[in-house]
Amino acid sequence: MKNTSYHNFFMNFANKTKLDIILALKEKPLSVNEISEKINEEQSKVSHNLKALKTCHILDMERKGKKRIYSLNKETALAILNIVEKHVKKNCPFRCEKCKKK
Amino acid sequence: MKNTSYHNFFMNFANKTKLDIILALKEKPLSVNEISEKINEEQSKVSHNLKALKTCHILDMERKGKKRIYSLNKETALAILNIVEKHVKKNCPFRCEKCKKK
DNA sequence: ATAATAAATGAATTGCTATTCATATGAAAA
DNA sequence: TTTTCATATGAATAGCAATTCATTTATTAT
Repeated sequence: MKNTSYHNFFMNFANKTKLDIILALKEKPLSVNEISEKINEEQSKVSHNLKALKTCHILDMERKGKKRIYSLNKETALAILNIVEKHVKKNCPFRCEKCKKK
Repeated sequence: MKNTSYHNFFMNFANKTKLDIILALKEKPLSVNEISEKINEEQSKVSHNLKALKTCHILDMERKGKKRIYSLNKETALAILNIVEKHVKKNCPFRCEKCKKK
């Protein structure tokens, strides 16, 4: 897969920082600094991760003065998250250790 | 995310070998060697990847003689794949280079 | 024009995931 | 009960992705 859109697409959900960003934007669009504060991560780290998310169209961006406001592509993101939640509820009722480890 | 079920869950779709396995099992259940031949990957590599997929309940396994038959959890896997296809069609109509690279 | 604020970028490095290779286990056939 | 077939497993390494840190770019206010 390496070098395909599938790989990049799923990496956006597999990485903690990226998923934190996605969850942070569920409620409403935010600027980079607002995201940074909300998820408690350094600005440049957030920016790098935003870029990947935006490249895959998981996020949209809109300039507003010197700020850049990022918003979630809910159609895709919420659909994906819903499936996982459903999957976990059905298949991992006890949150087994195996799942948590490796 | 590291150390959570979300991380592991999505890594199963982000990795080429694992996704190849998933796609190989869309049609029908297969033994390890059958998968190995179908996707043209070494047996131990396949086994390692099967383990991760099974741990996350993306696959089920059933013993049959000395063989082990793996089958796809279609409810989850197909749902996920459908969303991605839809997403790509809608957002990446030209399969832009950005998406393919990094 | 300059300073201040907001965010992006590049390069180096860290850290983790995936693969590889050798070996072990387990079931069935001879 | 030994061999063979099918698969799993462990440990070392290879190969990436993510983070960090310093710097740059862009916008607005003074």
